[in-house]
Amino acid sequence: MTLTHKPVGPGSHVFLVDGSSFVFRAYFQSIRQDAKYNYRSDRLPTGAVRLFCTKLLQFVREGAAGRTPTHLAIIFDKSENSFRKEIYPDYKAHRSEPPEDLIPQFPLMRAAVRAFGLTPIEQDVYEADDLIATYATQARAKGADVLIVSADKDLMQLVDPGVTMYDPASGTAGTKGAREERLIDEAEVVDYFGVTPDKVVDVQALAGDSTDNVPGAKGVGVKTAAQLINEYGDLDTLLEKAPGIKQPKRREALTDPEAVKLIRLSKKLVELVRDAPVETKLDDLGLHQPDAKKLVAFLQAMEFTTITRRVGELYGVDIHEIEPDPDFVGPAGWRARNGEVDHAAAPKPVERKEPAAHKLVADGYAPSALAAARKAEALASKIDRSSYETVMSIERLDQWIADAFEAGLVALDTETTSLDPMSCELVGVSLALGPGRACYIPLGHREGGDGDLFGGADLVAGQIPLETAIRQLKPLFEDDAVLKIAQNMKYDLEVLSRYGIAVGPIEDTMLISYALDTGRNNHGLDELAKKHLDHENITFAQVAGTGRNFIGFARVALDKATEYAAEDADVSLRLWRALIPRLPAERKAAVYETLERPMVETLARMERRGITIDRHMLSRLSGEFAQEMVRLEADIFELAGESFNLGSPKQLGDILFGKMGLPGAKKTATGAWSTSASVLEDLAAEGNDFARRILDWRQLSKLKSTYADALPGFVNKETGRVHTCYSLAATTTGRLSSSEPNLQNIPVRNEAGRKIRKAFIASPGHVLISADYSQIELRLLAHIADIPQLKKAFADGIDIHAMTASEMFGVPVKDMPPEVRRRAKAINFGIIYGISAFGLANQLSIPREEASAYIKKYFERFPGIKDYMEATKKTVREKFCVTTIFGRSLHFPRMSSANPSDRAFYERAAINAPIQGAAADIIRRAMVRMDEALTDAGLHAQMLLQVHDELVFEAPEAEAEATIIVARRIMEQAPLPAVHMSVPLHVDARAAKNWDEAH
DNA sequence: CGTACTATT
DNA sequence: ATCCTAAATAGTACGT
Repeated sequence: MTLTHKPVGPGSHVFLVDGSSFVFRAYFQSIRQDAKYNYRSDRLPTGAVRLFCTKLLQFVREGAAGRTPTHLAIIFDKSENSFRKEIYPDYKAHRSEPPEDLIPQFPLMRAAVRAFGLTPIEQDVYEADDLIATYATQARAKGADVLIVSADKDLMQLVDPGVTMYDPASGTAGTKGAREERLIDEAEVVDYFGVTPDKVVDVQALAGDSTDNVPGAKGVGVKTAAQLINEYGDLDTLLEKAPGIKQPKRREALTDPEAVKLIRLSKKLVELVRDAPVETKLDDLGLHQPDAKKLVAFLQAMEFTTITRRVGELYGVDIHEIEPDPDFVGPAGWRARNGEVDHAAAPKPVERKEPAAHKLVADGYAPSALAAARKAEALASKIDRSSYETVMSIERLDQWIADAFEAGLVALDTETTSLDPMSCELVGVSLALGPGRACYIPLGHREGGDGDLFGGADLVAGQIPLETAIRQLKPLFEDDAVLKIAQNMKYDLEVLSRYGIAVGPIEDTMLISYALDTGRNNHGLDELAKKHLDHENITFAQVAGTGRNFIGFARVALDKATEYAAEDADVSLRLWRALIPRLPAERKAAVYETLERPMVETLARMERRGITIDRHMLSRLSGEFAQEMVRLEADIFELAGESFNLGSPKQLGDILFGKMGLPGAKKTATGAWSTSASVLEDLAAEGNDFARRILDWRQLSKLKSTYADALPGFVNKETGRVHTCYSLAATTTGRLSSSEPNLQNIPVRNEAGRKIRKAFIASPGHVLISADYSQIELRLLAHIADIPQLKKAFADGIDIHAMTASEMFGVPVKDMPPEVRRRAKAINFGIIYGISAFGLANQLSIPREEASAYIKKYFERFPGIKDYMEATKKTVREKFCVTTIFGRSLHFPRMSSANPSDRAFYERAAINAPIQGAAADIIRRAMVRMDEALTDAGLHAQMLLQVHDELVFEAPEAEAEATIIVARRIMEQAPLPAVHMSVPLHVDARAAKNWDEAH
């Protein structure tokens, strides 16, 4: 046993690592990765051990949270015979068995700890948490700093000014709700438990803990418990004074002798032992250099490659000279050491054929090896902004262009006067030909100051004339033999096309990232640079200012502008090099090349075309809405007996539930009265006119401000049309999003709203054509989950909701009451969203029990749906990822959350994602093919808008019918040849003078 | 700048 | 036992 005696004292950093929580985390992370990394050649599962070792090495070498340890203990739970089981046999009774593949890895983890020259700490009777508590207490007494590495909230009771918890990152940072690594100090504890660390056990005693099966008090959760403890000071006082509590249920829960016994027992269960008789002395946890040869021998035996190499480098030993540790080689070896588990049953590593490599991947490399090599390369090279050139002469420009032709690829970035590609002016262009080899060509920079009153400021002297630069760059940017790389190429494409350059062929790093990492992180350049290159970009705000200090890019000094602009091109190029090998390695090359990259040109064309709106009609509507609002407002103030700001939910809530004392009050997340439509609808349904009028006013207010008044502001001065901006990489499912303005939420559901839609019109001599997929998500569900009745109904063209109702309620489709069909329709939609009885009950305004019965019935009639849902949940739990039938992967890193309701949320999202995502894939396929199909048919129609399952075209009146035929064919055949659906797709299409009538 | 609300699929 | 409760977005107004 290797122990180093190093007295703990002031200045010592004691790391106490909760080994069990690490082991599980390592395991769940490992199963997200390709199976081939998770088994040794003899099928011994080692994936979790590998990640465990990686993390351990990191702790030993670099520490965590900015500290390096002087003392380090990896502490495990030994077995089942905790003293807590003695005093409460049901303690942790609900714990399920660890995953089969993890079991043989437990002893290997301990072996790994020893290989690192440390002693795995574990003891009978006491759990890891007790040992951590004991060491932490001892270390504090000696004046040392303690860092507890764990995600377990039970340890929060130990936090004090010298004891910090550190929760290492789980999941990928960046996306909504992802758990990032974090330090937990007293403030964090107060945040979580609502009380200071010394009161945490009292709160836990009351709230109980479902995962450990600690009973707590009935009807009391963390929130209530914290409130009680804060009110009464501590648990004893609370229980003493409980008979005086007003709420009967709560009083009962805190006074009943049996209940009180359980609460006191709960406290014993959650309170950690701080004076356990530890077998290893604190002073003996001192950290020292491991025996590198022994460590390497162990890692060799595990057949790890990367970490073995790294250890060899770090400790300066030649790994090739070291034989694998015979104790751990082969089944005989590890079985003899570790007993009994039979690993013959372990699944075989998946053997897949490598797909044809991406055309840009050099021959002779296994793509995954190249991906790893590129990643290492990306992380190794530092970015040096001082090497960037500011191109001020035509000679230098021509040299860069010649070099770009030579290189065969160039990353580019355009700098402009605004973010709107349809109205901005070009300020400069940057190019990158290799890592660190980048330049900036300023073209439209202007002198500081405000310029004279009648025109802009003068151009900065010495810049190449814009027309000259465009003329020189055009052949390069249009040359088929030179690949053009950019981050968000759609923007550059649109800007440059306004200057007469049709850029191509293209690559887009934002979209490569989206194809690889949807849901794992966002895809902005700065975030990708940080993630993949470990590099902090200069931000736009840093060079151009913000708020009233904003000067616009044209006024940025040339040296600053060069650093910023050339860096963007340089970073984009480096990202491309780092990410491109991952496409074939992770089987996403086809997704990128068929569903992402071609959309850039397609959408750029649509955005440039724009759509005409009738501003006069909107202006008239605005007036009408205003008049009606004034009338409603007068009624509302009279009923309220006072005037107030109707647009303020706060003031409205006070009137409704404070002053008027109306029933049915609900609270929002922040504890304010909710005045949401569902609350007001409930009131209105009971005949409350006040609520009805507020709802009417709200609707008009929304239509007026968001649409009637705002849309005309988006009309482009030059084109006279509205040009939305589509984002290809914004959603977690593959859908597009639309902004400035959002043309994907133009009203359609009621009469007043449809008037807005009527203002979207065709230009003279043309019509608008709207073509939308009918029930595409239900059709996809029928196909994916393989539901015979649904498939047959779609094949026969039967009303799907009526069919569902008929199956469920035994009512014939003919003469079905509308209400019955409506319920079936709600259920069908609910299914797609990951139904709950609560949600369905809400939707249909029926009791939850009834909703529950419907769902049960539905699953009985369509058992395949239940199977699909369960299978999807299983997949996302194991892989943190689901995949559409077109191969698009959607990631849910936060499925690792410790919060069960969070996980339930992500499970529902995961049920919906392959359906919504496949629908998004299908319409993308149609869009990519559409322009060429229309041209081939000799038609002049143009695609203008996409609204998830709908495409809007503008076509010459005479070509309306022919256009509809082509559009329908392309849309209905879109899945082919990649996917042969077992359900037909159906597209409805219509032509009219405005969008409302075409829809 | 965060919260509440509402428009669409 | 408790929490939350049907998926995905973008825009506006209020109020700190």
